[in-house]
Amino acid sequence: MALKTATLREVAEMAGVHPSTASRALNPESRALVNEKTVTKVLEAAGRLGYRPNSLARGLKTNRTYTIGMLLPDLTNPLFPPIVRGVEDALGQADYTLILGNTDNDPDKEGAILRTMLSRRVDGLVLATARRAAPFVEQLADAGIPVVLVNRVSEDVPWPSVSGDDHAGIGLAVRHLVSLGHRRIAHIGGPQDLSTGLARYQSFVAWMQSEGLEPDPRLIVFSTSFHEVAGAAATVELFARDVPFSAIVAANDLIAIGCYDVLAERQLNVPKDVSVVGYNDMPFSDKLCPPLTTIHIPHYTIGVRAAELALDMIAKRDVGAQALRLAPALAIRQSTAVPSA
Amino acid sequence: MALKTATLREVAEMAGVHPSTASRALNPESRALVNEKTVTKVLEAAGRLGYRPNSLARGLKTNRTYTIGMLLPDLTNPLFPPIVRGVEDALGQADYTLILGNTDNDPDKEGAILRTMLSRRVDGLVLATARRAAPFVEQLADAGIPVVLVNRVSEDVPWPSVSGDDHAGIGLAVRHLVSLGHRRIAHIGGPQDLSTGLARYQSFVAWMQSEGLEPDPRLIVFSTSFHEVAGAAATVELFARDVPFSAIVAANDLIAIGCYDVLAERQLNVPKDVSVVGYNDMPFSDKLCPPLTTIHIPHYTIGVRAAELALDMIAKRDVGAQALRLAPALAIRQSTAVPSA
DNA sequence: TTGAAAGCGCTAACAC
DNA sequence: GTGTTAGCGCTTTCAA
Repeated sequence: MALKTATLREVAEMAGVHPSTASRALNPESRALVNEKTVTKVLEAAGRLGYRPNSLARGLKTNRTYTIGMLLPDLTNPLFPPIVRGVEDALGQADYTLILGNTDNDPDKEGAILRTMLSRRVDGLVLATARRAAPFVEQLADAGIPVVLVNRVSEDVPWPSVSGDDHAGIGLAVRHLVSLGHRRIAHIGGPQDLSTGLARYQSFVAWMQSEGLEPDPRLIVFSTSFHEVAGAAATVELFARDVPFSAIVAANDLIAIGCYDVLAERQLNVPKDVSVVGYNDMPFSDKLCPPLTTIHIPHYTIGVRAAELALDMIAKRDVGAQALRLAPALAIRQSTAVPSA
Repeated sequence: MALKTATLREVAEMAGVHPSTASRALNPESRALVNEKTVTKVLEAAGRLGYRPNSLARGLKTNRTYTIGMLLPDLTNPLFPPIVRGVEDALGQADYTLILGNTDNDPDKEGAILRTMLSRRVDGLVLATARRAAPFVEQLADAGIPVVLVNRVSEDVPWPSVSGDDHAGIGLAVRHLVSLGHRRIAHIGGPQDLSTGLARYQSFVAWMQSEGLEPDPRLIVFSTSFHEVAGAAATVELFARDVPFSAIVAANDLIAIGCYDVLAERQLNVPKDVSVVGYNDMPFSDKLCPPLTTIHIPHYTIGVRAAELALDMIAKRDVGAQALRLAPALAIRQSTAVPSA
């Protein structure tokens, strides 16, 4: 029952050296400065006492915590686990630890979480929260703390970002449908105050035009959130407009599932009556009924890159405000086909 | 560019009081000891300086970090996000922060993560990692740190645990199939060195017997992991045994998906030819083809309870080694039906 | 190659 | 009600 964990001083005492010598012996970087035999003695003493360095004390002294914080809307959204794992894995390599905060897109929570993270003196921050207007942003810039944006392109902030290339991705979706012969293509957009929602909508319009199809505003509906129920509601609204269409580009897979639900209710077959394209290729989208044609985004890699950028910034390697956009890929499955009419 | 964040001493200086007074004023518990006007002055100074208490310094002094660590196999497994959110939400209420570690069921990683967590002086630990033999367990007991087990029942350790009631859950599955008229029921078990795998297998045998059906060992196959591919491999093995069956109880939903895949390959219809029951009711299991009949487990609540227990232990409220088993529920969907033969 | 001394930012007796 | 003092456990000059 070693209720109290051994301290550096105790290790030093046991090894018969001064605490500062023990410190040097224990630390790989300074180990070279100390006599080999002394190192052995210290290491042995540490082992016998089950010594675990107190990282609080170290952090207090060195002003580095080897911790980075990550804000995201909701871990439960299947989009995020792979990103988080990417971040964690890359961070773990460098002996960094991650702390997570779920904001639910709530500015108050966002502020509160950020406060505790700053209190904990995180060495850097990964912001995967998608709200476009973030009031605390200035504070962060003031704090001079490295920040990397995920799934959101920096607007007027000086930070780098990592995301999928939404413009290219929507292009894949639109051109896939066009090549199948679709002309009247609807878009169920995401919330326009989220940067992904806005970007995908704008890209949809741009790609339709570049394909020579004037996008019909009546075939564009915005979902109030990136979830199934909101997606279903938006689909209902789309039908209420009573304008014919043969395909839907959904702003994400969850919204696409909402489409599925409404389509099924109306006895409409996917893809015979209506083709549906999702976005993200979230886990199990290939197991849906029918398997969803969607845009694959390399989420894990996004996480890895974000962590690497954060680490670079912490190490004072200049990374600038680059916007890293990783290439999406079209995953053709069974929710798209040539139009029937 | 306030690169350096304000310190307590600076706040005190600005407010014209001693640091310890400022400390008392800033801390809700000790605030009462301080003159109201002084409190105002201090709070104002803190506000103007953008003061953020350094939690490292505080932790070093108070020996509490308001951090708890959680070990899990893989965040990417859809089982875990709801549990983690439950833990985080409950912890957040109490101003605690969570740090996460993915072990991939690798003992080395497990050890490494645990080491950093102890170095960080977490106030408590939630172990959602399922390996039955955990060598470091003694160390933890030695460290005298509160530990709560999730999805794993304490064998010979003195810690409380929270999990779904596997025995009851498998009972739900078996009795559902029996009530539909199935007699020859197969089981694709999970790895037997994971406590959930073992418990579900044992429960399967017990329930079959209590239903008056002698379980046929040839209809019991063990998957090498809780994932789709391993589940598919086990299903192939099951068919290789060439013993007829009309239903499968899978040890989890992912394995059930593996069954789906193999069944589809063999042109077998679910549920017409074979009924399948999953376990966990993971997200989107209701969107599978066909929607999966499965056992619902209250994952989020499991997380919440685990966090509450950890908090109780930290607060020295005695919780003993209770095994909290939350009630599962049968989610009947379209993968089960009366046997055809 | 090792020791001495100082201090990171905070809290908690204790004294006034 | 407020100030004084000491110290949590560590790293890091500086000196020997």
